[in-house]
Amino acid sequence: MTLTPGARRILDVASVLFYEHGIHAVGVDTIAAESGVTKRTLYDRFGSKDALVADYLRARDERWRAHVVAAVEAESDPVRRALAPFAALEDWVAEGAGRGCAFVNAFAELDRPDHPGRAVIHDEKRWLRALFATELAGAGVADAPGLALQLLVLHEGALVTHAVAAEPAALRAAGDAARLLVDAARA
Amino acid sequence: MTLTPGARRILDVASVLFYEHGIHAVGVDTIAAESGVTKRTLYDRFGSKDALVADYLRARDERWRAHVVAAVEAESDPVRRALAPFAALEDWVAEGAGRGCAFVNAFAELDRPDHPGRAVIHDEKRWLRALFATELAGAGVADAPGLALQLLVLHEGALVTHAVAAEPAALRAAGDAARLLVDAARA
DNA sequence: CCTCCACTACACTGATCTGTGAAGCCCGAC
DNA sequence: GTCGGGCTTCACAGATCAGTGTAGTGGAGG
Repeated sequence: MTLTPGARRILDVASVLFYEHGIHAVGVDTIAAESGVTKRTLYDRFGSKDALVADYLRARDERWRAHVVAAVEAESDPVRRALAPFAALEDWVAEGAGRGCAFVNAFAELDRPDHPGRAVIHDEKRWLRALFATELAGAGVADAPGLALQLLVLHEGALVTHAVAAEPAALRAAGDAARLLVDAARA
Repeated sequence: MTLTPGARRILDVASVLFYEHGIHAVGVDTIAAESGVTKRTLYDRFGSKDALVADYLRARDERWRAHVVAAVEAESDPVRRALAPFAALEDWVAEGAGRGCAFVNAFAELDRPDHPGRAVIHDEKRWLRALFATELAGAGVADAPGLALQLLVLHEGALVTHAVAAEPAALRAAGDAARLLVDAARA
């Protein structure tokens, strides 16, 4: 899994360009040129654009999960742990996620269900829902899976609304709503 | 605003193809061929692909607003009116919106802020939030604009989660959460 | 009859797309 | 000193991209 220096640069450049401009809008020639690498190297390392796209999503997924897990682990109070992903979202956006959720955006562009990136997208959402469910169960919520789905909906909506509606207050609003739902479920 | 027969067909075909496969993935040649029209006609009627994309979004926006307004007007109870867009979402999805929110998807592909479609997308989200705010105020909610933003987040999240996470229960979960938030705000 | 217009036919531009083939260079490891 | 691998160079394939120019057809309305 260790990438060669060239492959590392390609993946880094591709990640920025895919996220910022969309997948179809960025050609492999651009990625290669911007990485200071020939197109030959790109294909020798990744095999195809589709595979590179999947690797882009995998790499972003890894970073995102680490970010969320760190935010959860930093809390000890069960309720605060369950709501930590909403706090994590605020840092994440502040660090440059102004174009919304990369996975939602990729889903919009990858219409073929068998595209290698689709599985990564699907897994990312399932993972977050499962994390919510685990933490909610730990917080003594009765229907943890059901509430987890509601928190996932709020979470997705927060990032999307923040970007698409250009509404910075969406993140805080989602976090507040999530807290109210959790409190109601524990009462 | 009345379209010629050819233009009508082009717009109908483009709407399906753009929504189902994405904007960049569908070429004008395909749209023209599928409409049983020459590319010349397409350009004579719409001027450019960007303009056609904007018209696609405008047309979908119109249908969507009419659908939501009908759902709201069908209710008399103030709370049910405010929550009507969530019910409307279920019909909408059942009628074939399996690829998520067309506006969110388009946002993912249109990276240029000056693209003519971007204004349509932005307006659609602002409109729905304003509708929520109006109905919530009518239902006697104190901070109607604030709660309207939360309902918008739930609404966006519902459609996205339904499609991206392949989770049909997301719609109902969002509606339930919305009702709980509204009830809490009226207590 | 004549004019307008929606539309066809079709050839073409120039750019860009993903992906490949063949040759060779440099450097570290064995 | 030889071998492998990370990488370059560059030419090229074949398709598809958005968009245009020119000429002509057929029908509806004045």
